[in-house]
Amino acid sequence: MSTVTITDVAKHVGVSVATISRHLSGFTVRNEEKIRKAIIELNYRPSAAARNLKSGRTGIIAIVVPDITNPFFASIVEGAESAVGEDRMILLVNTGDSRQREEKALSQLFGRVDGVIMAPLTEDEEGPSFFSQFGLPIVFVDRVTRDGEKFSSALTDNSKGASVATDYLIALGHKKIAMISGPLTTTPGKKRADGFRQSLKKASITPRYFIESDFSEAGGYAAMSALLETDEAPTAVFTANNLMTIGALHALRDKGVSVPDQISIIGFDDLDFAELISPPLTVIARDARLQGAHAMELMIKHLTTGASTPPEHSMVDVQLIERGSCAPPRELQTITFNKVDR
Amino acid sequence: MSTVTITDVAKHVGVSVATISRHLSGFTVRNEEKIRKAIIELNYRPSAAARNLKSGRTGIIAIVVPDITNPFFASIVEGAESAVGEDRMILLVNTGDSRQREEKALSQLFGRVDGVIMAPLTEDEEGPSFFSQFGLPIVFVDRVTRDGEKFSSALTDNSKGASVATDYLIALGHKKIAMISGPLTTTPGKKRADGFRQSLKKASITPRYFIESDFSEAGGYAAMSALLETDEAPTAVFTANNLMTIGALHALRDKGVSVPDQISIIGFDDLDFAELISPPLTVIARDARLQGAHAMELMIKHLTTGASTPPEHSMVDVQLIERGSCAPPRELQTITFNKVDR
DNA sequence: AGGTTATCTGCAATCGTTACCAGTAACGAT
DNA sequence: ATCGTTACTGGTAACGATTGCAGATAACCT
Repeated sequence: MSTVTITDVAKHVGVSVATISRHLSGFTVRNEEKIRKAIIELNYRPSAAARNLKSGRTGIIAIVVPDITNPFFASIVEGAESAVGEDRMILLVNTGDSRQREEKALSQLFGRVDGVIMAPLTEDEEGPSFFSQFGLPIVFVDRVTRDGEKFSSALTDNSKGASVATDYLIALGHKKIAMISGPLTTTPGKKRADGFRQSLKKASITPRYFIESDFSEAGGYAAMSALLETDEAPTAVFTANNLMTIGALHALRDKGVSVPDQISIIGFDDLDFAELISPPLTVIARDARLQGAHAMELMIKHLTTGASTPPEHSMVDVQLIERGSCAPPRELQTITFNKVDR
Repeated sequence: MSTVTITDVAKHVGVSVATISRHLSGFTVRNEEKIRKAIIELNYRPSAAARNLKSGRTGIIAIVVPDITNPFFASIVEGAESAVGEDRMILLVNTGDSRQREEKALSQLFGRVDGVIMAPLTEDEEGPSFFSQFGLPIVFVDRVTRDGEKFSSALTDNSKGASVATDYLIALGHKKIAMISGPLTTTPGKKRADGFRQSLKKASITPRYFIESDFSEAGGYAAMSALLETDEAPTAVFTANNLMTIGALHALRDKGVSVPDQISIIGFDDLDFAELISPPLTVIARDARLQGAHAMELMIKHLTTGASTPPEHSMVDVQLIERGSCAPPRELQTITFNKVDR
């Protein structure tokens, strides 16, 4: 069995356990060479558990996301992972959009990790601040809670992104512009809706088509279907995230609506196959990997400088990527859609 | 501070710490009600570290994947997560296709987790068996190492999937069939190549177009580009995984090759936007979520029944999903592709 | 009532580290 | 020779839980 402890190493070398411990933590000791040899020879591995118990540190940072199969969150995780460094690891928690699981996770995480990077389900929860009462650092990524200012965060310029998208549609000449929005209880949901509304207002267009959906593919499908059923369907639509964009595209396809001839569509967040669909999809993109990396950097900074430092907020920029899914409207004729069952 | 320990609870109730501990581990004790109340009142949370140290268990299962941004692995993780149960958590390690990181991860994982579910980078590594020498259970998912039989595994019927794909192309009348393969050092890479070759052999077609690539989008792009450069280009191509399929489609698009008129394409693993690209992509699909769940179930079984039980192997089935990217070949005229720089 | 289980209890040792404390040796400065 | 400084060292008490042991109590049977 591999129960070789620090004591065994100490005995083998002929020094005290304290010396071995010191060597392990990077101090210079007298018999460096002999110790190093003994460790390899005995195949000694320090017990993480004992270390944690004594030092209070675990070397693990949790990252809590709603849905890991969403490529956006996968990229966030990858970015965080890339910035985690040599002697720390990532503990992933996938809450599956369930508030209950999120809360359970938070309580289970307690004591197992040095900090939590999280994308909270909604803004109106007090889990995180409750959590941080016990001295556990929190960094928000992509989303914050109501008291988000108190914690560091790595966000993106959501309202700007939404404005850019909307302005773009307006510039093309669209007036009947719809938004398939995410839940207004989430940061990106709210901010993107804000940006959309602001742009419309600036252009003196009264918002007529606004559907609050749920950031899911099914939600996007349903919303787009509903939009197509309206008497006077919109000529352009802005979908607030990648999954809903996919859903909306499915709906358009099923109803036989051609893009961008009959309807223009622009999505928030790029998709790695955006060029492959026809027409290639125009989107608002941002660097999710970078965002994840920022979150991790903020966490590590917090961890190393101590809890006293004030929270910091990073913001990654958004970018319009013009491809082919948007065009000027064809208001000339009234368009009727042929309705097809899915 | 939240340093309320088991001793505090014991004092508060007026019993010994042993009693509290037993209550916590599910035994029936006399003052159940009072203890429960005290725990809530004091907001006591058992120290994971102390527990680990004493019991040797951590309640954490690691899952090691090469690339979390690959939707397939994301689904694996999601499936595993869904089967993990109440009192265990998942520790995700993303090795980023680096052998070095994989090895480091394995050594860091030691002592921090109760078991490791992993998709090894290549078949010829001894990391896992070395790892399991120390009594840490390993379950393979999607891929195995050379000595894979010794461990439980949750795989898919790779060679069958490849055969089904190839047979399908053959049945459509194709003779010049290419495969863009994954690395033959990986389980899915090898098995899928095997299936492909077997089907060709059965149909007495000598394999002419076979490119070993790397399961990445860039690799798929390069491979498809190379294929299109050959004097007598294939009329159909089977891409061995989702990412390479995307890459190949990009290449086809860039060269202006029309699918399936000029070339048919079938991929291994479905993509959630497969219906959206034109033509909709025909694929070999499998339930990755289920596969991940199986892996977790095998791990939990191993953990609860003890190390004595023999390894088990689960296999999820594959399924051909016909959409529109395959058609009979147009051998009549010689096709020349117009070459376009990307 | 007496004996036999069955169930619960507290004591205390233990898990493998870390960090505090005091001690020692070496060395140059006074 | 004495002193202060520097640079290590070993002993040992924690950290906060779990668990084997033996004793106590209650429950059950004859």
